[in-house]
Amino acid sequence: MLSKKTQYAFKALVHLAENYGKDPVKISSISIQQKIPLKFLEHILNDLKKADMLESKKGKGGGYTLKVSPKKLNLATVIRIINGPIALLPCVSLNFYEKCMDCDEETCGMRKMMLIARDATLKVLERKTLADMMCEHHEKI
Amino acid sequence: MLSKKTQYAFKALVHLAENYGKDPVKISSISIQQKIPLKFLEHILNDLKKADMLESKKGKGGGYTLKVSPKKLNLATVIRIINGPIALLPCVSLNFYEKCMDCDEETCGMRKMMLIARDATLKVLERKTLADMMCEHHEKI
DNA sequence: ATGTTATCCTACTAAAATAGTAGGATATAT
DNA sequence: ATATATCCTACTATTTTAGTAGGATAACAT
Repeated sequence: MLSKKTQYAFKALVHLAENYGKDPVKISSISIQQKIPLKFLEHILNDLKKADMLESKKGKGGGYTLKVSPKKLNLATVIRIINGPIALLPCVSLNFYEKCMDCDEETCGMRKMMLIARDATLKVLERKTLADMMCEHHEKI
Repeated sequence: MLSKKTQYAFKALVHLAENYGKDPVKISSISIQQKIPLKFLEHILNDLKKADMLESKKGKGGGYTLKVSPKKLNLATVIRIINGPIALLPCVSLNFYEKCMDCDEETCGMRKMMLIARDATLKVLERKTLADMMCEHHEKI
């Protein structure tokens, strides 16, 4: 399951996606509109900024803006930054790989199955983007 | 990620699958051969028994046996018992559903994406079984 | 220059989940 | 009766999660 932090991150990102190309959005207004604890949101946006997804500006008229188009930001990237590994086992993780002590990775049946599961999940999460998460009334006729 | 407990559960189950149809297997011998802390393994096997996957027998000659064929035990079932929900959000979980406070489930884009991801993952985990996890040298020519 | 506004940074904390241990009760075979 | 093995309840240490608190820093306006 995704942590609450990750869910908040997605909400905030969708909010910023809806303001893509416009003026910066303040933490406080995201916090109020998306019902995310302000101080917690501060951390989240900072993490996303460090991961090069957001740009920020201090002082009056400042706030956060999405750095790339919502269509180019896939869900797997966000999850990895805020939530961590997507795979079900460390030994099948692409970005957070860790060897397991006992098993022979070539023959381990558990690993083999978890690899297939990972590929299936990733196929979705890497193809779908922030734009796919944006509500319908934004893609009006 | 799956908890260590879940990884232990899979190891133990594969071990029992290799002894399917034979005499009961003692906790202690699973513990030693699979390198799982004995007292922890006790809990795990008991959980699996309560979920009706295993049968147990006390006293000399006792131990655990797999109740159904390894081919009929799918991975999703095991994960749900020991690890919990497979879905990435409570609001898209089939077995551990919980409503989220804010969003309208009909239109929520985040939910929509997580539903697609869940289906992809589940397609694998519900089709693959313990038998698929068993090592190659057990399916000799 | 000096507020004002907003992000940035470090540290702290409470609660829950994870990964076990300990020790006795119970059932069964010999 | 005794040995063997599971069953059951309770406890504990560590890590992760979900935040809070408070000041430092940068940018803008007057």
